[in-house]
Amino acid sequence: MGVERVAFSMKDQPVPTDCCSCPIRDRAVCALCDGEELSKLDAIKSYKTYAPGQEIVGAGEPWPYVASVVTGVVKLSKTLSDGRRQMVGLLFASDFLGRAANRPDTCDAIAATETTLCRFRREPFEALMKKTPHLEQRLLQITQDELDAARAQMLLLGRKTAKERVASFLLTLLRRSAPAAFTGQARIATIPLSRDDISDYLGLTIETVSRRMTELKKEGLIELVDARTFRVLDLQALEDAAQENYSE
Amino acid sequence: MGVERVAFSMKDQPVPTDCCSCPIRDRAVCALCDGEELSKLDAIKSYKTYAPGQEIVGAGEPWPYVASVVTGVVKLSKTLSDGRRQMVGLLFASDFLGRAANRPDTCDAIAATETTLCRFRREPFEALMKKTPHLEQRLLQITQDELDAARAQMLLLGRKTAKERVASFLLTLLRRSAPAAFTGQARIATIPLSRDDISDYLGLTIETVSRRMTELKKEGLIELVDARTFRVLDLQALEDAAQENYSE
DNA sequence: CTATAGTGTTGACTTAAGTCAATTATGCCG
DNA sequence: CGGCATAATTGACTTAAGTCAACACTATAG
Repeated sequence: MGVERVAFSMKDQPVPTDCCSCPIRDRAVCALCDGEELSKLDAIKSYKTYAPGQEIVGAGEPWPYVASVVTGVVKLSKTLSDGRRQMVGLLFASDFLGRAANRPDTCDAIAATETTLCRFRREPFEALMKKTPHLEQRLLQITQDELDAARAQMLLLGRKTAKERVASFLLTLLRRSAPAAFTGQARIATIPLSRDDISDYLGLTIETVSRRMTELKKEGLIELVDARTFRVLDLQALEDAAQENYSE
Repeated sequence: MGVERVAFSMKDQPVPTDCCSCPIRDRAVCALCDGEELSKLDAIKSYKTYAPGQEIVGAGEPWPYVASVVTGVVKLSKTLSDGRRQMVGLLFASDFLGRAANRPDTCDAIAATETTLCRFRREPFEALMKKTPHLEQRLLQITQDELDAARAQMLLLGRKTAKERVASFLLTLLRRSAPAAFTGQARIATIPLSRDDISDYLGLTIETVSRRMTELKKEGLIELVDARTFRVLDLQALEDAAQENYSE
């Protein structure tokens, strides 16, 4: 019931967030901006909240914005003409959505959970970027981080087994959606995606995701509190299962 | 013999290229720079040529440079602890190598063919970037293009069949290493990678690459002049086979 | 307290790609 | 020119993941 109430209020109010109290102020595209720069951004921004499953922008469609994810999770996916889908990005709070250049993005962006974006109108944003090195510097960092993540995912998609992919995915969630839990004792996180979405993300089928998840559970590496919540029982073993020991 | 002579001279001379006659002047990281900016870059640059198979920088190693590829092809790959390898990037002339931020790259970079880099010392390059918006703007564009390419490759690795991957790869070569051939009648290109490298790139095995290549040949879509050279006989059919009809 | 629809899990079987092994080019160097 | 090493192809068989189908949760509505 508490959850319902929060969801309700987020959906109906236009999110009265100002930059000072913004939860992503220190990591978003505006992270390096000073007060003056921030007020220029403020003039071209608007918040918008999307329901789970709601399309933010379709592949190839023009979109007159770029945006930061304030809360929620956004899926970026590509689709082949016969319907095969592959998620090519998963955006969490502070991640950036939309190309600065006017080239249309060939992915569609869909809200996975209820999501609030801080949108900037594209044209003035691009103009502002030319005059504001802080903005461009930060966007470059963010884009390079995205590229690193994309390359890690290429290794996963090209070479990891189904079990390794599922284990890697759970570790990603722990790191990205519950950073505190990763080092702390809790090691519990919610899964913001359906099994269908997870299979799109991992290049697998629903059935295989389900089977390998059950396997990790039976082996005692994780516990499934419910279908959308997991707890890590043996972090070291999960990292081993994911082939994410960077200890060569 | 002509080829040998050229290779010889490239290997032994320090490549007396100046920016004015540089073949990648209009597309590399320096593309937007004016004469003054170019001369500042000139002060911190050096050319270096690598032999095929030579390591440029290993995963995790520090490298005091960033660089543009002037000629040749560079492989970026990741390796799991048990030896499984996945190529996560293939750099052609004008592509950029190295992160501007000091974060160590977790890929190794290896010259696929004889390759000449235009290297900039990292520290002064970064300092220069802060004072030269042109440089940062262009690097952002390049990084975004890399990200687009990485995402297209994620679709390939996650969802395409072996045959589709091979067809896509040949089309990529046609576009990137012989742009003229793509629109013109020639439609012939050399494959700058061994079968082993191709399988690393496509997330397949050598044997599967070989079999699907033979299949495309038997179906009359391509002709293999030799193992490293192919000609496209039916471009439309090859694009269909690659699932690269963007004609929704 | 059932129905019902959606989501997730499990089982039986198929298949595309991987593995292992043999064979055939392709160079390369004396 | 011929033998040797490497690279590429082809063949026979195995396996991990996909497919199709049944079943089991969960949650909301009547």
